[in-house]
Amino acid sequence: MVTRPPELSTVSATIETPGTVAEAEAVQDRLRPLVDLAGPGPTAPRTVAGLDVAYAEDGDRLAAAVTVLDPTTLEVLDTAVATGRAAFDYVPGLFAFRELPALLTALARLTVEPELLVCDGHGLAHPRRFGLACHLGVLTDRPAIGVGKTPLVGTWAGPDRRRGSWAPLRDGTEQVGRVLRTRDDVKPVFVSVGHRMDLDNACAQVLRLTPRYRLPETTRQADQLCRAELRKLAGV
DNA sequence: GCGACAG
DNA sequence: ATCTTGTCGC
Repeated sequence: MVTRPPELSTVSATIETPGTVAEAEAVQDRLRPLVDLAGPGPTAPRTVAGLDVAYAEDGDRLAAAVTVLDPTTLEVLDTAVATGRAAFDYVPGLFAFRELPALLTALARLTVEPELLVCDGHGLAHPRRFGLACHLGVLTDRPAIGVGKTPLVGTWAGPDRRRGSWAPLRDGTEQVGRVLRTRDDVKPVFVSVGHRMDLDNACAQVLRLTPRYRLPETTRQADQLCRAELRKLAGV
């Protein structure tokens, strides 16, 4: 039986919001088996979405942004934002619950269908192997990857100083992602699979999106957009 | 027991 | 995440 991904406009209505750490962990444990690790995922996606969230100084109000780019030209094809309040306290490992509602609301407002979601945070490189990228991927049933700026779990050695070099990110005996150098002599990023992608393809897509900067252009665009939206909230 | 801990 | 200027290097 063929199952089709849900319309993005319907996903946010289906999420559950845990009230405690135990409940949140239970949600992750229940959704974890739904992660699709088969891959390989789209080799040449025509649309790639970047997602990011910015917080007000009160640490409560926030703005989420999604930008859809043509990965070949890096042209921005579509954008969407959503404002709201943090849906959960910040707890390492449960970070996704803070931003998920706002991100899903923003995704629902897109008019261009993204073929890949590039998340600001980790996917499988997570204590229970279910970081934001997995969560977002499973809920939307779209290919998703995580690109973190700093590690959450795992150890590594290297990688070489040149762009394109990488080293396995290991947590115990498991390979949970890759430490990938996106620019020569620049601090590497942490790439991990979210959903419906394999690690090789995830890294290939990240490299395509980083011709000039350390972070994917998708993430950079989303970062700028949500910060601008936040300034509107503040009043400036 | 202590420190670390995506954003 | 956010608070924050200048500054070293290419």
